[in-house]
Amino acid sequence: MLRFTKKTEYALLSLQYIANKEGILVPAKEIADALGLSFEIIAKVLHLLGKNGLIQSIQGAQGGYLLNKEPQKISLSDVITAIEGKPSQLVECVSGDDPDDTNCSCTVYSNCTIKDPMTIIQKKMDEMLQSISIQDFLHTPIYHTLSDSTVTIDL
Amino acid sequence: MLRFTKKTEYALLSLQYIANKEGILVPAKEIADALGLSFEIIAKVLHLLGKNGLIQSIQGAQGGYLLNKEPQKISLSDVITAIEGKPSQLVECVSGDDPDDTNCSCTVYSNCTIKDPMTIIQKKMDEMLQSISIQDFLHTPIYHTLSDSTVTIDL
DNA sequence: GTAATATATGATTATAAAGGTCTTATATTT
DNA sequence: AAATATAAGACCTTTATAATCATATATTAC
Repeated sequence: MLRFTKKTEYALLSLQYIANKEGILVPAKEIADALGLSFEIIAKVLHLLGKNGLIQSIQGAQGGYLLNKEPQKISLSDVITAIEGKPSQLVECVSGDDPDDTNCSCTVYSNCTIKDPMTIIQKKMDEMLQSISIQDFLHTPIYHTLSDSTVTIDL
Repeated sequence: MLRFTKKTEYALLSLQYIANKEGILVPAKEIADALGLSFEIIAKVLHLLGKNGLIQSIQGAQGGYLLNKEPQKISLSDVITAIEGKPSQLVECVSGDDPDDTNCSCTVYSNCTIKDPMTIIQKKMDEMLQSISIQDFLHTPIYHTLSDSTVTIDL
């Protein structure tokens, strides 16, 4: 509950990795190896990011991925929406596409009694997620070491 | 993902209901009926809230629950911690009790490269959850009608 | 043109979390 | 003692998450 999914975590790690390569094409396998994760799962995450315009994919030999926008223009909210297929929703009835509160917890009354405060909380949450960008994930001390290292990983 | 659990929703609805009764003892059954939910699930939620000091339980005939603190002193963060058994955690490695990043997504490097930014995001999140209280769930237009109604519900 | 490299995508499976019910025990009042 | 109410754990079902497997498609290099 109130937890990022692993896919979102992998997306952030991947975007951080790609961003630190600054324009160099990065293949999915390189990212997977660098993070110690399976190629398949990283490929799937990258595909979703590409499909939603956050990164650009170049197919074929010597292909790979690169950022499609500047790091500060890719928000955490963008990443979540790309990976999950829809924006974050703290409760069902806040979606907006549920005018009759059909999905509300309270099933007796026609109107949900926590919808209004929930909408406010959701808005605060959205603002926070939009205020954070991939830029905020760069230049952490440890990462500089990593981005200077070669693709070869010692296991 | 990034969603409140149903139990948390039920807890907020219950606390809102109890708060609006202002000091009158409210049995679990009344709340369950009012919300159209099963007695068992509401009883379980109320028990957790009581165990964690957010509400007070009076056993026996004519017993029930009442708030243990003023509505503005019960934060959303308190409710989540009471229901889930621990505070909200966006990612595993932010918990603090994982110094070696054992639970991090990135399994190769000894230190997680997104731990620092994640810790900042977690902190922002915590601040938000602490800034919201049960008071913010009171006095919504629809609720006034409900709190004046009797326990008898027409189904 | 063919082989190699790389992404694209759906199907499948396993595991974990969430949600809910059932049952029994305990406490208090009338 | 009966009625009312909470306390608490065991159990089951459903849903979401996580990961793998398999195959198709695209592009480059030779």
